[in-house]
Amino acid sequence: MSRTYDPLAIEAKWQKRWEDAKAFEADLSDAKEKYYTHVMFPYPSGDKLHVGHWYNYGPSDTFARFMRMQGKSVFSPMGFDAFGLPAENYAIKTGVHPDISTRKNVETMITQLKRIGCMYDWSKMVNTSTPEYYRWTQWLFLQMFKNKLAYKKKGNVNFCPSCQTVLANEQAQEGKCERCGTDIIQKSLEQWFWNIKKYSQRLLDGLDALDWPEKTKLMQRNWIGRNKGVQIPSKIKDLGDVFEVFDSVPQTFMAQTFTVIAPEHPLVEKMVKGTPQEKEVLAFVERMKKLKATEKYNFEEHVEGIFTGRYVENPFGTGDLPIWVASFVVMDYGTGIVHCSAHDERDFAFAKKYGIPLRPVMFPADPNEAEKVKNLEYCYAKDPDGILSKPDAFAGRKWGEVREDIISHMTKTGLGKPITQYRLRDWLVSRQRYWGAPIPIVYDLEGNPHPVPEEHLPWVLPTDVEFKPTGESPLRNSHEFKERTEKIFGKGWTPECDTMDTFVCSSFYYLMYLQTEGFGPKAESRKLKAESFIDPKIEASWLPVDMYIGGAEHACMHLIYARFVMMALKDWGHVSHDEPFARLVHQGVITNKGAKMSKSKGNVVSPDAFVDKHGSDVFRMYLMFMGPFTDGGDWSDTGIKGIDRFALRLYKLIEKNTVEPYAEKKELNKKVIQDSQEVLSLLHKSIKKVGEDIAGFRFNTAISALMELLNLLEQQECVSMETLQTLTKLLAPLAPHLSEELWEMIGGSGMMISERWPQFDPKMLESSTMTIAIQVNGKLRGSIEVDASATKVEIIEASKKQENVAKFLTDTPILKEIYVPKKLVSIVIAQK
RNA sequence: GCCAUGGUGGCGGAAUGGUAUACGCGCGCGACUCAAAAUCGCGUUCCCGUAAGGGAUUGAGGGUUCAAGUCCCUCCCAUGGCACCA
Repeated sequence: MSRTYDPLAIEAKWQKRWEDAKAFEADLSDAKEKYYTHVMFPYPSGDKLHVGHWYNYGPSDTFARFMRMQGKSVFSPMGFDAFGLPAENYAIKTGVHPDISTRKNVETMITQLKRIGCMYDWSKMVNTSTPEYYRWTQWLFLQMFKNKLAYKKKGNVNFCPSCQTVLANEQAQEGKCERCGTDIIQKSLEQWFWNIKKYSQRLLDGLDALDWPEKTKLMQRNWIGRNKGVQIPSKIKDLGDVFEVFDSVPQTFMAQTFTVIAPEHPLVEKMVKGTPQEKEVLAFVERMKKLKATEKYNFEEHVEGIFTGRYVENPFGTGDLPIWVASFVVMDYGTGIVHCSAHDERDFAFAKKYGIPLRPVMFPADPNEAEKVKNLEYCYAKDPDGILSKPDAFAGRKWGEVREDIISHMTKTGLGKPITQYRLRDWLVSRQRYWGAPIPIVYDLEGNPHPVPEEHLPWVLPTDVEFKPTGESPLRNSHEFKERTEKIFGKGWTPECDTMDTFVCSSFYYLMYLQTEGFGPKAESRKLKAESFIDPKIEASWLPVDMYIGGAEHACMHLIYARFVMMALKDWGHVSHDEPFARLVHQGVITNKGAKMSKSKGNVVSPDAFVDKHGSDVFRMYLMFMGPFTDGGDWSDTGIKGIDRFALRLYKLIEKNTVEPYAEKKELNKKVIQDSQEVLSLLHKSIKKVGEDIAGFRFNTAISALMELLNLLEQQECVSMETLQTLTKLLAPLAPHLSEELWEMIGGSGMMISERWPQFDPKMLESSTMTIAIQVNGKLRGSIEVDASATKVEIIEASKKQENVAKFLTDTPILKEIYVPKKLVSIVIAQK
């Protein structure tokens, strides 16, 4: 039989029919059985889609289609994360305005995405770089400002002195500029922050109820980094200044003999002012600030410090503690000042280097063994006050329990009080970049910030700017922007010239899809839907996103920011849910010869040639068949032939049973064909397995189950119409175009897209006979076929008679007989 | 360094503590063909054996169990995340 399956014609045909029928548009007014599934939206690049896009979107669509066949009202939108560096860099290079290139890229990308055959509801599309969208990005900033979660302070940014530009963290790999390789310096600038730290505990608590990969939840937990300890009040001798010290290992507080302070701590300057060491200490501080920018930390080599000449006044009744400025102290964690003891590796190295006396309080007393302190065999030994006087007071107790005891002891005696610290830092949202949403803030003549009133939103991004980097925010050279500000607010008023991090745009986009008018490429022709941020009824019924799919690299960025924003929006009464994403799945990464695909490496694999040759369905299925969706893998096209054959064989099977010159058989089919017990049994097993596998994102095994079914059906003389229909339905989420075509060939009514997933009959899963494996002393010695109704005794007796088994049983007493229902018999005999 | 995940044929991979290597690729042999491609059939973990069968085998080594790829311990390797957080 000649090849008649023409994927390109079939796919074009069904894509048009789906579009004409508006088959993918969700009715948001009806949230009964709603299912909101979404893949993290892409950046609209001018390049062709690569294999990674297909690997992500194809399987995600298979899942969406499966949920639709489960009878859900599936909402599967798509949009574009269109602000950001690539468009700006492109503009710097070519002079083409990012708005023009972005809109063009969006159009190109939509065309390409449609070719995958995904059931996206394009009528609800968002593009974050359109004013209709970023109006709400700015609105969000104003809410943060109004609710005192947005504030300005000095912060460090990565700056490339050669490119004269601020770099994002991702562009600052290993301290070097991504583009020119120059060493990056830290520049201290006034920056806008959002107070995500305030939500640390809620972000932590919320994780428990989420159906997310444990790995991702753990990463967020570590990132938030909760640490319980004590806060110890301390006083600087002679100056009288009081400060707090955070200690999360108070078990060793009696051993503390010195104090270290971060170089950038404001108290340093005060402590040394007018003292003989002032000049030297301040010089050290300046050197440390620069050092930190480039040196990767290695405390054994780079631990450095200088004595301030000041002391902490006798905090534990064991004497004054000298205060040192030390390179390793983190300003942003705890209070930036730490009491040190022999029982910390780092403190120990520091003390040795500068000859600071140590006073170990653990067994053994040898400070060289001090790092073993966390081992349970060590216990608190000395206690000058007699409060904890028994040397074995903590013997046999867990380290954490000892800590609890010490904390309550310190609280009782007024030495300190319990406190919880978090490692999470506030979110730096300002960027000294052009292609982003302008921060809607203006400054009065004294330089005080004022919010741009909501009626002036969108606070439009000016177009009269020079893209060439000068080291300053590009908006600074826009006359229009300055004039606009003065015209509205008064002479001498100036606009904020920084734009917002693109992670702000994506922190709430899952809500924007629900704005029924959409923010598409032609959104400017639509009426601005500015009445409210979101329709509360729609938000209440459609959120949270039921299934969210995207890369694991966002675990501690986008996926934390979105949760934070959702919680804040809830607190302000704009939404009714705490969490945006109920279930989360990460796709794996496709590499090329072990390396991540990237344009700069020139190793990006284009799917075009494969799609042109085999069609979208085959290419989608091939990517799914490669291995588990969450694993990714190294790219290779060696197996695509197998899927190509699979698709062709499916087509031929249907053809054989339906199309001329087999009309006779078709007639026959309608009336008489009765599938064998074997066929029906496997069919029902397949319904169960394929369904469960797709629901669990195990597309590879779903496909292999279908292949097994096909292998059996091919061996049959004829197959009943009902079975062929079921087979076609099982294929539908995996190969949507082909299944529509097959459905039509079979004479199915309507489109496959409207069909429901078939039901399996549990009774059909059982077969009339079963194969029982027989083991003797754990080794497989044979197997028998028995009737499904056979009893345990019958099966064991039959097993013993099996030829190959029997020969092991002669002359040897049987010690034990085990029967595992429907599976095996295990006979234990005496060893020779 | 710390935390997490993983290591199965020539390759991608499959296996609720119960017949390891499903499914596919590749390879070998055969059919069709003047021939090739495509397609179809058979075989394919390794070793011994014509076969029946036997032995070995899931990174290495131990343990629990009638039974371990799966559970426990030690180690090796790979990947991902964090890394001056007191």
